[in-house]
Amino acid sequence: MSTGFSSSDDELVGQAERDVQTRLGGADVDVVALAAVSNIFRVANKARYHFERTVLGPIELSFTAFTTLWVLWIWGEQEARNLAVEAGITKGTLTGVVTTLARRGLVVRKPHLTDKRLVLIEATPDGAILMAELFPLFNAEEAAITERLSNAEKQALADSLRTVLRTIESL
Amino acid sequence: MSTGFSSSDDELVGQAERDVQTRLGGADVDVVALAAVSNIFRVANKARYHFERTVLGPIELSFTAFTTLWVLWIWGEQEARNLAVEAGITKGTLTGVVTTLARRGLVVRKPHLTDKRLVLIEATPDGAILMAELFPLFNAEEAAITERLSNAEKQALADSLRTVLRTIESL
DNA sequence: CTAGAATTGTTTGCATCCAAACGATATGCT
DNA sequence: AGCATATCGTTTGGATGCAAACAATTCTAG
Repeated sequence: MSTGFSSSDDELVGQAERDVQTRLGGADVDVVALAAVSNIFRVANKARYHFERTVLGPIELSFTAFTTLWVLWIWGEQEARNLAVEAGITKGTLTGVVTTLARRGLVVRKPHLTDKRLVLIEATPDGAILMAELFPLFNAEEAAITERLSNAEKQALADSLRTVLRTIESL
Repeated sequence: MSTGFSSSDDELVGQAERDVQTRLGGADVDVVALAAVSNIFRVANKARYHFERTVLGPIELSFTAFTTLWVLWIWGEQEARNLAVEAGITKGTLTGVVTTLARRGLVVRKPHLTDKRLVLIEATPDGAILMAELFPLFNAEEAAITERLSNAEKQALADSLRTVLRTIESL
């Protein structure tokens, strides 16, 4: 039986939060913030793993590679520096991801016309075709994991997360 | 100027979601689910990076190593298989993380008394002291990044995330 | 009892992931 | 013009991270 951290049972999670207070002497713990933030990480971990196994697994694409290709598919050709920011990874990591995607013929690197420091990255036709097939499956899975939330709850969830995002950026 | 995916500006994010519909022919996209789920990943990424730079960076502890040590600190000695589940990583990854933590004297491996297949992992006194110093800083940062949400909103955020967690587990 | 099946932690191979150093290029200040 | 500074993508080194193979141990069916 679980000790509670990984469980989604409310009572066990609540017990976990009380255990933290006990360990810290019962005071000075923002339990609500702890619950909100730790659940963000828990869900992100689990959802990422779920997507990699269900939708991305058969096509042998990592979550990060999918995100990178998705950005190129939606907004077209990007400078590497921008692409790294949009995909939420560092430029060093992007180099490896783009190399992996290029090896599979899903993206291509192109030189910038005027600034030789820059590298432009673009999805190939094959990359676009793959995304056109893959994204509906991905989105259907997004709908599936949120199906127990009402539309208003999903909206509120997205809004609260956007607020947290803004707060982190201002810190 | 950003194309919008990494931005927390509502209007740009909204534009991103409309671009997806355009790319897909304008139908069959669950935009609300897309917004909710993609924001979970965005916030988790950004928050993790934020914690690693502010709280965990000076002590040279990765987010995963911190989580692992935190579980041991709150609930005590754990079998490796449980610890991996609680920390949200595979057992193979745990082997490396425990080795790293053990090298720094924060945890120890102990044999199980009756089942020789099992390995017990326990935080050392040094590990416990470190967590007692570190967790308040960590929790303060959790409070900081959620400070613009009301208590009710934080509660609702945690509740919705728990619902998503349960849904994924039932899929 | 005992051979096959199941379980556990480790190892291996490969792909991220970040920080920092690096070479190439571009900019800015004088 | 010219030299310090800044910016960009890549490389390097170390730590995750997963899947799959593995050896050791335990369980189980007959």
